[in-house]
Amino acid sequence: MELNEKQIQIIETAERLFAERGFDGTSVRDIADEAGVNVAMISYYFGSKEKMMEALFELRVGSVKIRVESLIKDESLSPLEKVNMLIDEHIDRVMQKQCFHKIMMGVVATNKNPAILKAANSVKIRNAEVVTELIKDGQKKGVFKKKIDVILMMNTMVGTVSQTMMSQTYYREFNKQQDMPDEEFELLLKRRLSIHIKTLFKAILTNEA
Amino acid sequence: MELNEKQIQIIETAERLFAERGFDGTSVRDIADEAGVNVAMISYYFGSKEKMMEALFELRVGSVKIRVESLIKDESLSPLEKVNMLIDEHIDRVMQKQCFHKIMMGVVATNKNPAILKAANSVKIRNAEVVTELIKDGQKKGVFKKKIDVILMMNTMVGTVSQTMMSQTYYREFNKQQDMPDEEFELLLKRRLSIHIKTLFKAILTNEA
Amino acid sequence: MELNEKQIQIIETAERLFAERGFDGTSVRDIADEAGVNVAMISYYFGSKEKMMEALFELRVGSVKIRVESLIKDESLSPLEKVNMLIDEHIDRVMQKQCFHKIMMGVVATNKNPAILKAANSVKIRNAEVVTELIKDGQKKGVFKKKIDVILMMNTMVGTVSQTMMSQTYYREFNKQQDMPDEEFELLLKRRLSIHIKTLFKAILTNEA
Amino acid sequence: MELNEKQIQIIETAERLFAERGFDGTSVRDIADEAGVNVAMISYYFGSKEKMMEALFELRVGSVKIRVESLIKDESLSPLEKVNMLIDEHIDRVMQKQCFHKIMMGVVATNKNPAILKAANSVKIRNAEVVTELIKDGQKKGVFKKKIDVILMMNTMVGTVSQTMMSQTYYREFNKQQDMPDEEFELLLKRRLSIHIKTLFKAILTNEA
DNA sequence: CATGAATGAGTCTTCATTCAT
DNA sequence: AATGAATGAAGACTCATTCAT
Repeated sequence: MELNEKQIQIIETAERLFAERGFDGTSVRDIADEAGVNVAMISYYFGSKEKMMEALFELRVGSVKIRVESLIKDESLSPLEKVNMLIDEHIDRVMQKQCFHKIMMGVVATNKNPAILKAANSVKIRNAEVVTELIKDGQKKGVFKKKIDVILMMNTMVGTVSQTMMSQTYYREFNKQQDMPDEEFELLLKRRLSIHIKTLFKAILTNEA
Repeated sequence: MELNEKQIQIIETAERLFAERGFDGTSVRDIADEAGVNVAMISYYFGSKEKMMEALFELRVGSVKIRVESLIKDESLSPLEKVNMLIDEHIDRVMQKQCFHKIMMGVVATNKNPAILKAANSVKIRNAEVVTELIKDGQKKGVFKKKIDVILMMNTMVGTVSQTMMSQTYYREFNKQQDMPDEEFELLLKRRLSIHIKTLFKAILTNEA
Repeated sequence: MELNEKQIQIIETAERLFAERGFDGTSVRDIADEAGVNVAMISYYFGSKEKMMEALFELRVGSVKIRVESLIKDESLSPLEKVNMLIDEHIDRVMQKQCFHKIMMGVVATNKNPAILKAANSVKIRNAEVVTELIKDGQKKGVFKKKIDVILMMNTMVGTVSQTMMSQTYYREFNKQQDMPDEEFELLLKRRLSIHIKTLFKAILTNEA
Repeated sequence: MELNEKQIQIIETAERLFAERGFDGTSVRDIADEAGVNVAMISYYFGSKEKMMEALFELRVGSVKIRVESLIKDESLSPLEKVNMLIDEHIDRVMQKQCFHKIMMGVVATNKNPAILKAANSVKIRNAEVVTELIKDGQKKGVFKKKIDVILMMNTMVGTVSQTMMSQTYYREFNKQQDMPDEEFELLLKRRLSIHIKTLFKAILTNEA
């Protein structure tokens, strides 16, 4: 689906509002008002509110698949390096599109939109398959342990990042870093998250201390 | 707040529906119909839909604080044992009240209800303080590492459990365990989660392999 | 209809609230709460909200008829003295039961309750008949003019008093008498109203300057 | 606020119904049905039922101020002529917009809508000020008495007209004029009211018989 | 192509009243 | 005799969507 400039503008406003108030908590009028367009435009451009949500999903998720797959295929990297890059990619993706990831948590929790649910699941399955292959490769090369629960490991990565993203204001308060500039704090947070998860994964994957 | 039998019945129906469809996605009529009561009863008993949500929150969260604090004070347990018990307690709590935890993810994501948000935050802060003390105790006794990011560690526990709970159907499919009885699968899942997170925490907290 | 103590208590609370918020703007729950009784009592004692209103009307109006008629029959008074006494009686009645008269203005404006409307009309007609007789008596005695529009005259009395009662706060402000004690101001107002209306009536009824 | 044709249509239906049944006694559905429009239109056009009432008030009162002030400034008229014109203007205004004036009596009685109450008060204050000036002018010119209670005088005018308007059916019955055509009766009533009030005012204002 | 006007269905809440106790 | 619990009906209002222009 090709999106023109105005459609992008609408969809990004919707993304922000959905993240702030939830899908059902946001009216198309809210979106139209904030985006500075006519109410009828949402139906006109996307068919319905639901369909707009699907368009948003497609826009944000579409690119992910390709990047992951190409990363995996890179022959110049060791299995552990690949895993670490996956972690950093995920952290970057979530932190860059925080609104979208907040929305997705809500969408996955409620079974409302089957189209999105199905698409989200297929992405997750594809990711799991790719990572499983990567793990198997590491095991064959003798750098990874034998028994590894890939799903739980992925859940730890995804869950930790989501949880941290959702409660970053609180993290900031707890660590007394309210005065730090936003960008600097985000960089710090991403670095710490990266080290944290890599440490966890190393403990799961390898026999090293 | 004392809740009578009918109020509990209504609140539990609401809990399930909120988990399935979200707060805004569930109408009071839906709840009343499923609970087999009159629509007006929600306002009659709780004052409003919002207030009912707060009553649900209070009902589910009220007991948590006390249990955590008493666990921590138990002198007969080592710091690591306490941490491990905390993990198991959390897993049990989430898996037993899956609906409620799904709802909470949605509530925390959207800033809708300030009363709940505030209460939820105070619970989180109290928990973090308690765990921090526990960690400090372990450090003083020389069994835990010096530098530990308590918040990230907690985020890993909470995030992993939530993520796993949310996607358990998918976990089942991936591991080809659809034929396993529900209860057996849940037990298996909890055991694996427990071992998984304890392993992670050991890697974070101690110097052992 | 005999009213017991509790019924009087309810009816007087209702009277105040109806005056403040209008009949439809006051809920039976409001009345019950303020009167400190159970909600069901209103239906229990009066049958319905509407019937309670009728009971209130009967309570307040019942006594009026007799007093007016006996006044008229008093042989020791001149026609003008009788008219003047009628004026003072009316002023006293309205100022003493301000709440009730506020309500009546609303009831008469809207055609809601036929029972009350009919009763109110019969009171008005009876009064007009009595006054007409009184006027005729004065005319026969040669102290009153020939052509007198009794209705318009009565409307002036009733209208002036109502209007003044309704806007007394404003009258007080305009005349800079906010510091005067309530009771003192009410006395002043009644005296001025009395003189004012008697002056008007004299101009209508007699040929004197 | 500019009102389009449909808004006027709705507002005039509402005016009639409010006069017949009171503000709280009239539902937006009643108004919509009688005006032949969709229920949602009331909120769509005016924001709320309350706001519609305010729009009605503004529509009816807006023009009054200017007319009164310009009348007062007319140098070619004597003070008494001005007072008499004020009386006729008031009678015409009330008799022409009977519904609106019925509503206003209810609104002023109950303290419900602060916006309208405030606006109504400011109109009344302005009118009193203008009339006061007019009276002072007459006193300076020696045609009016020294001691005049402007407020009570105005209350007599407003009260008499309102009272007569409200009970005109009864006036008709009493005078056996049911067979007279409506328009003829209204003219008669206005003429009589005019003479009646002018007589009263002359008695208050001047020393003539 | 884009939109202002309009709407039917749905929202939550409040209402006066009833009924079992 | 008196009431707490309960309810169907109605309340005002918001919603996503449609349609004529």
